[in-house]
Amino acid sequence: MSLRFHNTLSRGLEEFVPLEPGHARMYTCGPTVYNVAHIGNCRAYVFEDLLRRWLQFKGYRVTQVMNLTDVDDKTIRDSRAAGMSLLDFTAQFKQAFFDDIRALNIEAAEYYPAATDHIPEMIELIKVLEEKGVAYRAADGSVYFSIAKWPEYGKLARLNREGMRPGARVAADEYEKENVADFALWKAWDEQDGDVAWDSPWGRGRPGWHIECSAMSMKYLGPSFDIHTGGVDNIFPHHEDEIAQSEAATGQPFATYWLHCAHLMVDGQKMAKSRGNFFTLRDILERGYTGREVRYELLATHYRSALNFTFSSLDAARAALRRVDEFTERLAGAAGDAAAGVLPAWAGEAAAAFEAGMDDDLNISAALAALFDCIREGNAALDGGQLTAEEAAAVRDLFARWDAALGVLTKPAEEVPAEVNALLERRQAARAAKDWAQSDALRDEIAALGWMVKDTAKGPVVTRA
RNA sequence: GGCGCGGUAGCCAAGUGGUAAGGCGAGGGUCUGCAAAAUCCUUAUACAUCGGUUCGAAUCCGAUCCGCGCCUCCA
Repeated sequence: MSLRFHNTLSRGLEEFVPLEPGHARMYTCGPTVYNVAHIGNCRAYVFEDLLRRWLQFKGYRVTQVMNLTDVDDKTIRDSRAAGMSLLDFTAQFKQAFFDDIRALNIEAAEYYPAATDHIPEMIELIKVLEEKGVAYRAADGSVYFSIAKWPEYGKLARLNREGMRPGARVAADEYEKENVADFALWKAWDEQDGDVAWDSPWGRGRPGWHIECSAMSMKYLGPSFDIHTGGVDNIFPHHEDEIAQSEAATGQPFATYWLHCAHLMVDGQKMAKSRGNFFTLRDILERGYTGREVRYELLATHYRSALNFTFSSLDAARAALRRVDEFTERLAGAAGDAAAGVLPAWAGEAAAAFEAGMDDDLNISAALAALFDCIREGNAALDGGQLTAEEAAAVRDLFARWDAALGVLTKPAEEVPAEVNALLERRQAARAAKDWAQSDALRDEIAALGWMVKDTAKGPVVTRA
């Protein structure tokens, strides 16, 4: 079956056909580096990573661009409050962002352009828009995009202007705009900007929020590319504005497919910095959960469904991963050094179901169902001694292929402290002597160090509790 | 007010016309010196409500109730 995605432009499923055969080009809206990302932000990055990995699974070469927004109202406001330069202030959160995506096993994109490194490109783009007559300069020196000159405005968000409530959110300093929905391409310097300003044909100032994504996507992906993603809250105004200014400037279609992921919720409400109801990845890690467990939790719900975050669901994620780990370890033991043979029928069926599920707009639930079916069948076969080493190796390789797409099946290696190993050896000696009291006491000591002993046919194994 | 999404067993969650995947939890068996872990099996008459279309509806249509999101900070 063909690969299909839900396109926000059409609100329906469409077969994925890249502009350039065999090559998928995608632009994924990245973080505004004024703070540490919360796990709602992380959900978007995990979704984009799954998309990227699935495209690769399907054989596409992927070129992904993720921008770093390091100049906007909030970065300026907070850097000044911190008494730091914009560059120094945002650098620490860029670092935090890369730490987070590493903890979540997110593959690196090909490009991570920062807005402040692309001011000339943005200025050039705004000049083009001005020449084409869709931008105008306001009295204060700011430059705005005129939606009145762009009839297609609203095609992504499908907003009708009559129903729009012009309201409190229209800032007082934007009264120069011809239309309330016009958006800034270039913002003239004002006092609150401090020393953050660049020279431009329109005087000192800084770029508007949306222009960076247009300028940087064009630079790294060309005027037209395949996939643009972000959270649903970016549909309007951010992505709508990107389309308007990009297509007005180039006269060519911008992105073919628009994929948006739904929000992460807490207690039934959207997780957002402005609401103060957020957890950062660090918060979760400090509670003893691993990045892998968080990744599973964020991954296991379809990207277009709201995901209500709870710690009990993280516990469920941990239990599910334990089942995966137990199986892959059994499998490795059964496979030994054997070369991969033919997949057993049940594994072949699971492989087909997994791929069909993922091809259907990344239906992760169907894919995971196939995976767990495979685990159940595989365990039963292992219990019955019905799995040859060659078959076990083939199933092991299947899991490796799946994990290239999921990035969550491989258990990170655990370093067992020498102290624990020493206790384990003494316990084995006690067990050999059938000194159960001593054996149990040693098990308690190991448990006190945070490790769990499991006696298997091949000897004891310890895992972190 | 405009636009849109969703309500499936104890919890999470697939499934867009033919009588309901999967995960967690729970119960039982196996394994074990005992455990733990694991594994196998079982589990529950689960499709918000009311109408309609149809031989047949979780699935299509209408209405209602409830929850959530967007409407220029937002992933």
